[in-house]
Amino acid sequence: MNSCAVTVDVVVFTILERKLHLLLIRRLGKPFQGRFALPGGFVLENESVDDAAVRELREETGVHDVYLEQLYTFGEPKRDPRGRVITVAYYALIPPTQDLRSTTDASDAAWFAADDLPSLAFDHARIVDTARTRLRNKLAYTNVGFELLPEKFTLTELQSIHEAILGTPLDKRNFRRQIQQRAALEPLQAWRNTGRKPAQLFRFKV
Amino acid sequence: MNSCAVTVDVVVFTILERKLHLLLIRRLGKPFQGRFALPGGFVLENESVDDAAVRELREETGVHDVYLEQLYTFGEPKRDPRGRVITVAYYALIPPTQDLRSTTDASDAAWFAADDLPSLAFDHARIVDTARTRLRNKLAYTNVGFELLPEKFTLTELQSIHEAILGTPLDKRNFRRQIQQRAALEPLQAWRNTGRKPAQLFRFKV
DNA sequence: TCAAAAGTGTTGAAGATACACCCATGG
DNA sequence: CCATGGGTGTATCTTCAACACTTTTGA
Repeated sequence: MNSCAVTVDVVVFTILERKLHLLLIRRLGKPFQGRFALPGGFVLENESVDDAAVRELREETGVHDVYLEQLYTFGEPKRDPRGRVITVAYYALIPPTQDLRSTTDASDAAWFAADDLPSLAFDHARIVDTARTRLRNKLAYTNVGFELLPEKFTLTELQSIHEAILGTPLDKRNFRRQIQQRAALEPLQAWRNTGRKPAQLFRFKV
Repeated sequence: MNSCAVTVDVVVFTILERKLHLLLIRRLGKPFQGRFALPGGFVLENESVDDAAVRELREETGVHDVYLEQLYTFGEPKRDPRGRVITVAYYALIPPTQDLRSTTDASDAAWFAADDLPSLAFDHARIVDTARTRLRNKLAYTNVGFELLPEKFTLTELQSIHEAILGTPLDKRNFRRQIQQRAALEPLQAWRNTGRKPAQLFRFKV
């Protein structure tokens, strides 16, 4: 029976300073030693591929309990110089609150602005491109943007997430009308005051 | 280095008698001996996963040079009773002209109406569901329907493909207006006469 | 009182939907 | 001449896009 190594790699998105960021780790071992790469690792014998993605994410970065979706499987024979490795790529969306953690097999887990990435190991640049495209498309017909926000948020924060992902400015009034039509937002009797006029907080209704 | 068997499976769609059909093969060996399954097989050492899908499709069914797109990767540990097998699923769209072929490791390749499938081996029923959903969604924003037609076709044929995939009847005038807006159809000076009033043939403009 | 972000409606254009009759052909 | 599928236009509704001013607060 023919056999290959199978890995998972996860593109972890968040929003920092109103810009789309993603999580990279610096490789300690060869190949691509010292280069940045997506968190990921080998699928174990008795776990599903989905479970492997959850586990690797937690082990390498400390991120857990987040939105995680399978992206695409990359299976070019030469994509890993060590030999035949097929990777199942995922992407995750996390609110800007979770703490990162470094472990022995992956140090320097850090956020990078999606528009200003360093050179990546393996074919990870291509995986990131695929993930960004998927995220952009998904935003148009789902409420996936909420996964990038804390439980309570202002409409301006929500809008700036959409703008960060789409890369274009949106009209404030049109955005508010549309998002409230499709997303069932619950206005809270709470306001965030960040210096200027306080902004009302909302919650995503279940 | 950890290691799993990796297969590809392909959901091959076509339209027969104005209904969505897909291609199944009867399994000769164990497990699920005698049951129907999707065409597929193991990924070889020196081919990409995409190439494996193309090769298996050709080997098992004779189908070649068709629209083929990666669908999803299924990696539950127990999905194959023989052991750990991860499968990368694809779907293909073929015009109703290609001849089928049977080989030694897969006999009885045959078309089944998508709404009237036999019980399938492994988790292939789930893969088929995933493929049908993807195809339905994709129809809304791409011209993927053309892949199911021969080079020259009538607008009624094109409409009936959309109806077969979506499962709902469409308005003839609205359909024609919309499809000609987004698809760049070239009307040909040729008509198909199937008994009644001849219908004009069209071609998908490159 | 000024700077900064919050909040709020209307209008026009484009796209989607609903709907019915005449035409050309083969039998 | 009749049965069958081919072919065509309009009116309405819904959705999307463009656009500017007032309000509240902290400094």
